[in-house]
Amino acid sequence: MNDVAATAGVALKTVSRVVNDEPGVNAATAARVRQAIELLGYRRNDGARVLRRGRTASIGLVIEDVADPFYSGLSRAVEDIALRNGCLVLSGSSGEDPQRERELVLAFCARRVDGLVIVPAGSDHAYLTPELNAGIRAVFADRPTGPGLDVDTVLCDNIGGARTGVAHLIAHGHRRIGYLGDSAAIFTAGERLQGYREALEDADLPYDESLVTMGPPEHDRLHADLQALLALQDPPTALFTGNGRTTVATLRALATLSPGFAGDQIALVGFDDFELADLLTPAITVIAQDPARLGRTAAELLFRRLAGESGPAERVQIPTRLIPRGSGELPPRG
Amino acid sequence: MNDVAATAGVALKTVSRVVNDEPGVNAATAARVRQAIELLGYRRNDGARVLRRGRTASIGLVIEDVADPFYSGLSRAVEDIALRNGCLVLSGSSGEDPQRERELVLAFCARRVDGLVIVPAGSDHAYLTPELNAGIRAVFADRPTGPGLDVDTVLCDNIGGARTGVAHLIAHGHRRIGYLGDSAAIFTAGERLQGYREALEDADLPYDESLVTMGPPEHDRLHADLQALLALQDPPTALFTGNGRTTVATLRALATLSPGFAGDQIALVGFDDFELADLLTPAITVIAQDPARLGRTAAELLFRRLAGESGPAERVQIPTRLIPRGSGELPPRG
DNA sequence: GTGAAAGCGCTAACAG
DNA sequence: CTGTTAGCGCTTTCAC
Repeated sequence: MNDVAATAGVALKTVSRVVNDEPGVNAATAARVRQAIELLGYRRNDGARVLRRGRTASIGLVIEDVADPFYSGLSRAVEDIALRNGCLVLSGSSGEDPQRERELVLAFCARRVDGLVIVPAGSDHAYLTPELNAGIRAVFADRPTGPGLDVDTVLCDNIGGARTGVAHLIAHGHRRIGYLGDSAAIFTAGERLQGYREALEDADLPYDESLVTMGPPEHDRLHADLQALLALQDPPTALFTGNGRTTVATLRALATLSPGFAGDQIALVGFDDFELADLLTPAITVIAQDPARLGRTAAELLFRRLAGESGPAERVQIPTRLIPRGSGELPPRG
Repeated sequence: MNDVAATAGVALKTVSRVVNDEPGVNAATAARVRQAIELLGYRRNDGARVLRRGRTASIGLVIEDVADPFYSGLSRAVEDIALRNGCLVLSGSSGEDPQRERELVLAFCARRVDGLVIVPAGSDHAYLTPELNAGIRAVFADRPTGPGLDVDTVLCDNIGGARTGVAHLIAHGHRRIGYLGDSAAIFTAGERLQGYREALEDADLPYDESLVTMGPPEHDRLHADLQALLALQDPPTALFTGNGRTTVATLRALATLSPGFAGDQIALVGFDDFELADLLTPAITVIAQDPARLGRTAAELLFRRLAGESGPAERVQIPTRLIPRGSGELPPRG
């Protein structure tokens, strides 16, 4: 900027004014400055600008895994809102590792992001307290923080959604319904199990632990659990899967199990919609949430806070929607 | 940092030494400083650090759309490599808009990222020249830059992959093969069309323009084009689709066309693998590329450059792989 | 071992 | 309309 000023024969501050489109610069002077800028290939150093002004015009986004379609949809929405607010986004995947989540968040804070959108992997966020006190705003998305922290949170209706899905199966005559969920440590997995239990209760059906399995959404684990489930004396006639990854892994496991257990024999409702669910045979009935809306809502809430909105921490709930496609309407068999 | 120094009763520089784990600080002093840091909830301001040191330890990633599974896979790989190199990543989706690509790239440069991984939307990157001269390193991924710029580039084998896929259909007896590609302006779409043509040539089959349609991978467009294709006097018995989104949209369009044209009647090979391709009926034969490997390769190349590796711009090609699953092995019908 | 001074590139607050 | 001065929070250089 010094060089530009020298080249244009003006003071530093005038260059600053031109660069920032501040009013009060003679058109001729401005033109001369612009010429010098062009000539020297000058670009403002936003890092220095930030240092001086206080706000970095950037936010941090920590999710579980960008490669998961659910989170990539959420990411895109956050990005769009950020861009619309003139903000850049630093993003990182925690891979469900609380330690890595912490490192990412703290690294973002050290860069003095204005705010954070966090899909927490862990449940202890005490490490955030000093950052929040330092004025960094945070919004939790998809999962809440553990106790002790009072921050804005955007969740979907996990319990209600699961309850609706399981009730749908019950309405179609099923009495033995398996629940295949993600690892029990994950908030949403627990909530959805809760919804499953409530639906059973509503219908005066017993809760049978042997019909419930939780764990990472990996093929081998689901294959084994499914095999055990189907080998029960009184096997389930329907399945409820707890999230997109689990649904897909379950479908694949069903396909590799003996053909007699193929996907069109057992009813299935999955939590989360996913690409091509409608083109499978049978098409998969799902409880859809809207990851883009989740991301948008969280980001908008964050920017409202950054714009100065005060008040107690908000807790927003995004509704879910049952999409019947075939797999969830299959009658009990056996 | 001043406050910490005052609290600990030492000079500013000593705090700096402790914070950065520099040697030459008395253990007792260091402990006192750390206590003060704890007490005040102090965090180093990396922005200021960057300003002084020159390197920001961050890179920028510009892709077409994080919500597209292909790019989200690439993103995740870039993220992982960056994190391993102690770097944060600023990311943004261009949405296939050259203007937005430019804005994102320049915004990242203004933040003085050390390097960039770019999936270009446009073909004119003259705007990058000053940045490159200023020392920012860039690697192009998935698509090359236009002429005039000499930067590292990582591409997949578009021509070879398409050629293999179309040859596969020809080997299965098809003589009339439709090509459904993304918009002609997109580099990969053109390359893959080229591969399609070469495969026809290899087999001494004529190139028939009426079998080729290109445009955005949207349902309505593909529905219309497909309808026209199938209404031809001598309709194709097989289709080659130019990327993942197009394949999925084509499948959906086929499903909504009259049942007589259902997906199990016409052979299909798609460029790009996608989740659940193996569970459809028939399962979809694809030319798979490896988005994670593409991202990893690009990021590694970038970090090698940042580590000081010099030499002429590299051009790396990632191979593709034919995965026969059923849809590409259907015999001609009609 | 520790500290004082200078300055990274910019903008805020005034002065002319 | 334009310029001067101070300082954002840190690291670098050199002196103690």
